[in-house]
Amino acid sequence: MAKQKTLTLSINQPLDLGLTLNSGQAFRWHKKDEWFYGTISNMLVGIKQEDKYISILVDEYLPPEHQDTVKNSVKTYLRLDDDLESIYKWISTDDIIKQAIATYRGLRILRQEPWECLVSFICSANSNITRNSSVLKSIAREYGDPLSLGDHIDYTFPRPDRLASLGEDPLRKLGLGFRAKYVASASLMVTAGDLDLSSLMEMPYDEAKENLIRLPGVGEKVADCVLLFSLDKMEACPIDRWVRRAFENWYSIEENLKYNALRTWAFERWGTYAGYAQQYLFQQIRLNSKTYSTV
DNA sequence: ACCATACCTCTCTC
DNA sequence: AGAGAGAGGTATG
Repeated sequence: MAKQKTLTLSINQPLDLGLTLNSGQAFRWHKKDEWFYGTISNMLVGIKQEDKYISILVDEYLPPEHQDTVKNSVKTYLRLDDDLESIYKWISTDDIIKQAIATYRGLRILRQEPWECLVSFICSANSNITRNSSVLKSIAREYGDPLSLGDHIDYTFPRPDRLASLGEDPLRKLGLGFRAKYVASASLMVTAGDLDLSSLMEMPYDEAKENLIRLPGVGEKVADCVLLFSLDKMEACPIDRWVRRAFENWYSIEENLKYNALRTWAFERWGTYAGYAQQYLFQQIRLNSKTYSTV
């Protein structure tokens, strides 16, 4: 078993690592003995939150000159460049959201790798977090490249051309159901260059979204997830059943409004940080209803 | 342009 | 225990 060493990354930002990695943004993190294991920039790392810093577990033989690269990758992934206190002030428009912020302080939006993020949310359609998590782990286990860290094994997420070469059936066997054909076909389009994911980061929100929606299995909601969780579009505000319910129950928003009416409402209220507001409300209403059902 | 319905099948619940 | 409902939506008619 290969040895490991620990890097230290100091933080001066609110952070609740466990909450952030389990908030339904990313689906492949695995917790073991206080460490969260997963891949960042195609590298397997362990991450653990200490008091004022983050410990990062890496291979013992990681060259010293790469240590800063790893730290920066983690920093980028956790969006430690976001000034959360300012964002809190910005979105604290009412008592509802103030309470959500107080309860889930340190919940951050992630900056994920766009391709995996895209597939993750195509697969999330009419599914649930538990199931989606198992589907994405299966895709990586079957078709990604193995990585090891100590006695830990994980996998890179397969690139578009790899998934494109599979076709629909192998994906169905992994439990994707009707989403298999969307992933297969989106993979083909990305491989063919019909959509250049890396170019979306520089486009304005609307333009990037139009481009994403051209892919099969990508509608308004999935596009907004990809824009928010991987493409730096913090005004993207994915509205799923939960967030819709939160708007209706807590903000007296009329029922059955169309997606874009809700999104416009959210943007008028929270502006360029609507995505952050959405994440806190999502967390609040999802965990609230969980407690109700178990009582 | 809108609106209802089907879609795979896994998970959780009663 | 085993069936039944519901699941972070999208495509289609």
